Amino acid sequence: MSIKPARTRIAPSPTGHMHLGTARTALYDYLLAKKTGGQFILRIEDTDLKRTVPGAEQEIMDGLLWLGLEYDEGPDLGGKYGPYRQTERREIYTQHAKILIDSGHAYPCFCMPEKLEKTRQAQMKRKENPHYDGTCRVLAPDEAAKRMANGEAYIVRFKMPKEGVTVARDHLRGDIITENKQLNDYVLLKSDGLPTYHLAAIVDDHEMQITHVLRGSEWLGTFPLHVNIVRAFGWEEPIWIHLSVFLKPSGKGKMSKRETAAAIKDGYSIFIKDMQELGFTPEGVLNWSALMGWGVAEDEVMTVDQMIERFNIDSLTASPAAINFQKLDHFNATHIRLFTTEDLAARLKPYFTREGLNVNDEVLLKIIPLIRERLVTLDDCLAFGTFFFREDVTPNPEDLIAKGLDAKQSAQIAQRVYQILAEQPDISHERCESPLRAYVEESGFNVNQVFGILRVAITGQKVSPPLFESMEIIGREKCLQRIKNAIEILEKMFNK
RNA sequence: GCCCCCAUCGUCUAGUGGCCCAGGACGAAGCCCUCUCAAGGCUUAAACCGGGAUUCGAAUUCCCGUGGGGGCACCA
Repeated sequence: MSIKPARTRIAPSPTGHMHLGTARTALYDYLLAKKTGGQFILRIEDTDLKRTVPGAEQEIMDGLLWLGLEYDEGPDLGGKYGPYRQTERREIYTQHAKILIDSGHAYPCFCMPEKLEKTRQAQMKRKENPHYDGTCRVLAPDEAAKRMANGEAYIVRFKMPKEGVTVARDHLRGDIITENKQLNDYVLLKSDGLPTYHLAAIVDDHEMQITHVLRGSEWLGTFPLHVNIVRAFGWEEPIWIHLSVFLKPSGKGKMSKRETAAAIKDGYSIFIKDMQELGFTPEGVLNWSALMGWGVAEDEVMTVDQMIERFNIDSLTASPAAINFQKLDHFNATHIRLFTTEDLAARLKPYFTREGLNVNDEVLLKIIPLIRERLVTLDDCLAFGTFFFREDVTPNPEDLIAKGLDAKQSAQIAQRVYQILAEQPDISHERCESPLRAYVEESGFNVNQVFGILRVAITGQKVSPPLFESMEIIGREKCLQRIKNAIEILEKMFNK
């Protein structure tokens, strides 16, 4: 890889929620920039006024911030090559369109959209490829100039070479050769005066001195066009890297609205904002998405710093990758286990607070080692930790009855356990375990029965962190109270 | 319909002509550990899309099929 500092950019359109694909491209951009000591830039491609949605730009910036992919230049930060919002760069594009017209690489087109639509229909009917018929391409320059001067509405089209081939080099696929006759006279400047992607992206990437263009493979179709535009300007080309798309989990096609909705029902999403809310961590999401399209031989679990260390554009892959949410779970859980206790506590606290619980920081710190390896997503802490912060618990009466026993026997066990624990000077793990195990021995019941009743009594649930450690944290008073409560519940069951 | 891209276990991938009867990870199965659930340890099953060609030798190069994906807008 080149050791020259790379300038990379993520250039999303603010047309909807920020999704996984944007995040991964941004990650690679970021890794490449950091690896080479270069810069990573955010540019907002908002030239389609009709599709721009309010708030989308903010969501992108928030998403990048949450992921920790800090950009060096952007609409909110400014920078040497600004502005970084395309609607604010209008003049730059009109100037460049003019340069292309003057050099004979582009021309004004006065054709009306309705007329264009008609020819397109006719072409399709004749089973031809839909393409611009070239009416205005052959207009004499002075006539075109006259009509422009008369104030006639026009757009600007790129004058594609009709003959020969275009050789465009993608870093992952090598030379892509396209016959020029397959290419259209694409629109560069729209009637609202704003550029299309084709002009805007090419001009900006050059003006902003982008060295590596990482983008989705959906741009492969117009890639030859872009290369032709760069060459028409006489500019040096960046290194082009077209990243494969993400396929839905079945591997058949891109994520559609339907799959997206289905995923959310299962607690997954391809939208960054959702993932954050679903309890996924930036570390997990980044590690997971990094490895869809980037192959490392071993040691797949990486922090961002380790990724920077190991990143290499040569080891990116060109084939589409099916999304695998189980693997997201794995990476998320693994990174959670890597967090320091303090860090995890800080991330977990909001989940408890949101439930209206009064979180004692000391207790929170103590329960972390107990619940850490049980969390897949951060919000799982609720399932494992809520009972630590409640005054009392309300077990399901059925759950208090141990397997193979009835309510009366279970109550007897609870009684005895209460006595044993009440005799202890404190309720520490060391103190309580052996007398209880001794009771299990002599009583003839099994551990699961006895500890099961105790677990439900103390935690209110059948699945919980380790019992004795939990009791110690909850404290003697509360534990005894909860057992007493359980006994009452059981007694009510066989007395009625 | 036309154009382009891609093709290794179910999935993500390692592999750049011999180190590969193909390695890792997720998931699955089994065993161990165990107070539940996890985590952890060990083990197992699981792939080079098909056919030609080049070569002493091909998962790796080339061609043809097939399959999959993407694109054919005054959207990005």
